[in-house]
Amino acid sequence: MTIVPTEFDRLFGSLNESQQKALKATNDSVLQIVAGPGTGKTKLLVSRVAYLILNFDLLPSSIIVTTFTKKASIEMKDRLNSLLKDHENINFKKIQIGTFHSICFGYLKFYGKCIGLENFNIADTKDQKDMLKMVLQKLNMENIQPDKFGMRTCLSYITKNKSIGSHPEDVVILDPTDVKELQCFQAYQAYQETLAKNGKIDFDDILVFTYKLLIQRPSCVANIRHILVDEFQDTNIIQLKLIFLFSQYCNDNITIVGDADQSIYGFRNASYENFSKIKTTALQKNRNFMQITLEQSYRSTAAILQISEALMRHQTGRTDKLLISNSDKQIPVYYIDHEYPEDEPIFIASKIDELLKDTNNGYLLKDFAIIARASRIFLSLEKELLKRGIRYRITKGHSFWELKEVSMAMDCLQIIANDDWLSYKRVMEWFVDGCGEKLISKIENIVLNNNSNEIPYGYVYDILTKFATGMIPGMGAKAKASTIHFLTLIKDSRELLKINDPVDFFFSVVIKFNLIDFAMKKKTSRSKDDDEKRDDIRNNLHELADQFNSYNPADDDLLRKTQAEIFAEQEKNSADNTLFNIDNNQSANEPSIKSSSTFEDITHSQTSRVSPKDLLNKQAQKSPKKRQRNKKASVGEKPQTSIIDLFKMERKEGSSLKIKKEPVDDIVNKNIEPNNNEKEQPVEQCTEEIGQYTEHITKPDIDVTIEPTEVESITTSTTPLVVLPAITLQPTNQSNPTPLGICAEKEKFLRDFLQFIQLAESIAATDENDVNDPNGRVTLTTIHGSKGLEWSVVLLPSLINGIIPSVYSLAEQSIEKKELLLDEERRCFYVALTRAKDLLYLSTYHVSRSDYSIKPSCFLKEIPQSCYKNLNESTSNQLQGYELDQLSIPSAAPFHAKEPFQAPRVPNISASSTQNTIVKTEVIGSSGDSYNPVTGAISNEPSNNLPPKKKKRLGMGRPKNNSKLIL
DNA sequence: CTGTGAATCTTTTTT
DNA sequence: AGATTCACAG
Repeated sequence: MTIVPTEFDRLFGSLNESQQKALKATNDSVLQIVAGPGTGKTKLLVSRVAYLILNFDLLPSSIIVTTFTKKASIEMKDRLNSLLKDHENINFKKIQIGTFHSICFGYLKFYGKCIGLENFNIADTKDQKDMLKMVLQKLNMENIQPDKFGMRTCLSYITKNKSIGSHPEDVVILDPTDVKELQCFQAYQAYQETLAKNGKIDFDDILVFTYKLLIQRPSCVANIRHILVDEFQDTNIIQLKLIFLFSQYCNDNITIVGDADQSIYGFRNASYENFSKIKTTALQKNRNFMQITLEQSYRSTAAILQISEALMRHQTGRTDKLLISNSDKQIPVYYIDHEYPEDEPIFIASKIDELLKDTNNGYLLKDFAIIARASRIFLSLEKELLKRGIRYRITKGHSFWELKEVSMAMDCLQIIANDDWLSYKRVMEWFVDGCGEKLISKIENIVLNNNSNEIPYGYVYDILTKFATGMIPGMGAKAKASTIHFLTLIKDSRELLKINDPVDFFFSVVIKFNLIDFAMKKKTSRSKDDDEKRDDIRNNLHELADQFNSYNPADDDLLRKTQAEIFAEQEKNSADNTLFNIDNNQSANEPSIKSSSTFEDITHSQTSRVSPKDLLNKQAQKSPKKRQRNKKASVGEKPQTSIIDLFKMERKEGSSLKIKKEPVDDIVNKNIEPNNNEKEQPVEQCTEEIGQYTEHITKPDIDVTIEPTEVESITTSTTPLVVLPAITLQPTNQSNPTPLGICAEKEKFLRDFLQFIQLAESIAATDENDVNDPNGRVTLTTIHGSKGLEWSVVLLPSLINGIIPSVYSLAEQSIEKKELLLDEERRCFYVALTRAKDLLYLSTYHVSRSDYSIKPSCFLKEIPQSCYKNLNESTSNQLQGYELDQLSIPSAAPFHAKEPFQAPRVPNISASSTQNTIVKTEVIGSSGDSYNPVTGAISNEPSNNLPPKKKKRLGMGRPKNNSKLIL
């Protein structure tokens, strides 16, 4: 079918020449569209999808579109909807549109069993940190301590490997002499095992496992005819691999859209080199490769395009780019340098006021954006905006889900729904009286050494019951009583879940677990009084209840539903029976092998390869016993056991329950009085019992035994955690993956909700304010948060060294690395500049002190003065930037400086701060705080005994209390 | 061992 | 605003 010309014109007529060229490119090609800021890439992408369907007769279900954020995917769906609304025969809802992560997650949910992944949950950042910390404590390595620094290096090592698709068994050690790297690797192994134990995969794993799935069972994507990728410059290597894997059945029909200049996610291992890699790969595979550049900008004025291009000319190895503005507005870009940091918010706020009053241009609040490199800049701006009553919103304030009371409640739900050990750990710490660090690790030792691949549902509850009843010794009387209470609540809640509706259930959990009081204890902030804190907590819990209540699997999870339908349909017709029948000798006739091997060449081409296993063994030789353990754990040639291997083994063994369950289940049910259990057992008996018990559960009829003593001494430095051979705790019952059995409907609702939340970004940045604010609000956002958006007026505050470019890039020792980092900072700057349609204000300040000085960003020096109008001109000073090499680089941690920095001209705040009104406060540094604008460090001077300040958190659309119960 | 409160430190960017 | 650390009490 071809589209009739009139219809073509109606749908696509408004596209310009190069857009049409891209639109009409053959389906059978790798098409790369280079789309600078404001060149209408979303429009083109949406059109291209429609064109593929209409012109090449592609089924909607055969198309995948990946976007960078969930928000972008919603927008794309909307636009497709309105573009195709007259084509009722086309069910565009069948198109898989979503972020890489959410699309891949859908594949894993449905096809996960093909690689042995079943009933997995996503580990959030809290889970990740907890696990990594535990792992590092156990490994007790010299170079990687379980502190923040060690965690950070380790986590970035892990993410880095996962971003190229390397699980521990695939890792290539780059520098065998680098002890730190080796230790990171060990931690990675142990971390990955812990994840598997807890039945979790982390965010990065979603991609890695999908990668493995698509290699092992390529027929999953047999129906795919085209994949389109938005924001290609922010994809990483595993995503590039996935792009080719998704399109392996259709000769790599790929459309990618992006702009290397806007690649600002390098810290997340995004690689804009993917632009050249995709080209090389396409050519290697003898595919059609086409590149089209869009040059017409529909967003910014010529001045804005000019200044941003001038900046980017300083980028290393970049080809010049010319964007043509279609705006006829002759407005310059403005630059102003302030004498003091506190002048800046005043300038910005009054500029906004001024522009609002000028009715000629008709700007509304929503046309303004203040875009900063780091979110901490907003602190001072917020104060000034509040003072003047300028309504604003912060697009990504501290995530709702990270609030204490919210995460505490979520943990409770995780326990109730999934018996999740990581959540137990966190909740017991605050809920169970007499339960601290030591007791938890005692329990964890038993929980994790259950000799199974995974902690089965109900197992933790069981173990706790045994502890609480003294069947497993080691728990003090107070803790026992409290644990019993705790377990009873869980049990009751699980009952309630079955019969109550979601909100009732939720509030009963809040009440049962006394969440509000416990959350109160956790709020250490001095800036609010108790009533206020309690209000906040209540409001946030109500908000959570609303989220819970309004969660509608069918609507919210449209993608998931769509995918399930597509996949089910496909499997019905498929000749590939491997879904339930896993064969390790995977059929070699699939195209995957070729494509993936092509890729290996690209991804790790350099460096000598040393197998980490060899290195480990070399180390382990020092200790024969450890080595033996290591050896026993590995199977034949397979190196370390991965989650996949574990699952495979589980399947092969297919054995049944190996643990004799004690009939203690009922003990708690009978509601034992806590007092009955207070008799402590003599110490000797205890240790003996630990031995017996451990032996009891760890010594079923398999050939590896772990003596209790060994269990406790896993802390040796060179060995990875004990790799246990696989046995199955529960007979795998394919037809009923929900271990909860009867009445699973409501439990499923809760589980789905929890999973949905983990994939959802921060609470949808509530655009619902439209009703209250017909003019909208001023937007405060980070550069990263501003991606893909545009505003008429953009103000860029604090363009100073240490903020942009950030201290982290300036402090980098290695020259090459530093250059890379600075390039990325420059791209950040570029993204910020190109968000503006009409008016763009650049603002800096400078501070000179003996120990450090703050100067305008070195990037400003790169821009010719002719590119902007300097509002300081009258003050004669040449204030536009400094040579990079002249910089005094602020030390990474100037807050260690003996004398805290006193912002000049600090006015003493009047002692009349009252509780209920928003007081006229001076900006930063008021109330005697000393503030370092680069690091954001603030130190509170004891100052005059002011009453605690009230700070209303506006901006984030917080809850309306729809919920029924009043707490 | 655990619980508590005070003091101190942190804060680039996020799917 | 929360996490972490320390000292001290039970």
